[in-house]
Amino acid sequence: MTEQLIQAIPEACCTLDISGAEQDKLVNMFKALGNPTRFEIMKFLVTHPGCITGDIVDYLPIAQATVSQHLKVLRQAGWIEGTEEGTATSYCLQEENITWFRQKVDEIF
Amino acid sequence: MTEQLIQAIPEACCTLDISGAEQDKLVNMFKALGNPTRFEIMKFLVTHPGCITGDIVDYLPIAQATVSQHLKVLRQAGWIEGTEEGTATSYCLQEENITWFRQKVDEIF
DNA sequence: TATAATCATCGTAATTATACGATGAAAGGG
DNA sequence: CCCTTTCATCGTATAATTACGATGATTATA
Repeated sequence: MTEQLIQAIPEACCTLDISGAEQDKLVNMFKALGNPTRFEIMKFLVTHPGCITGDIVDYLPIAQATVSQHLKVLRQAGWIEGTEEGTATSYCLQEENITWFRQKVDEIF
Repeated sequence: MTEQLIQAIPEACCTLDISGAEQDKLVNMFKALGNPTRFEIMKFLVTHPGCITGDIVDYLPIAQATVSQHLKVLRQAGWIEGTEEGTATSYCLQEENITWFRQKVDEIF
């Protein structure tokens, strides 16, 4: 072995405008919707904007604690927003973040 | 308690054109990209189309077996496509599915 | 002020995802 | 025909997710 052909990683054909915290946020949004129950909750919120936790609990065949946990994940990912109204909490889509998500996906892929 | 107010789930404001197998596929695509390593692989494939498994292994600080496993998940979700070329496998984006993903997200949210 | 309604959080069991080394299959080179 | 390269798969240990009942905080109601 007198010579060695170092195979380098091929040149990039372009650059991408995403990294760091922004990328983490995007991955988190993907992850949050990558669960059948949470996707179902999002669908319900699209068609029933402003509904409360109890409505979703009635709709889905899972325990209240589980729904609450999923709502928290969706909230923290930025898909939805909760507003306390008395003892209830009303949920709706976080349109700004959703738009941001769509734009980023369009940009990257 | 002579009377009882049955609180029904509020009326839907619209309908959604997704369910069943199509919805499962969409959720699966979300799930596949909801992982930092797989997102990084996708970014690499965007900027290095047609590269082989080894290129990704060289690029990422994880074992070959792990990269291969992640590539399988991305393949099965429909994000990428692998082409065997001798002992190597060349990967590129599955543009049709990606377009489908974007359209569905646009439609629903 | 007691009671009910609503929902978030805690602790925990069961399931799933993630990472690794080891192994083997398939193609190509000497 | 052996040896290397390349990569997928297997088995497995660890970490994370998911679901649940129980509990308690907060607000409204009788």
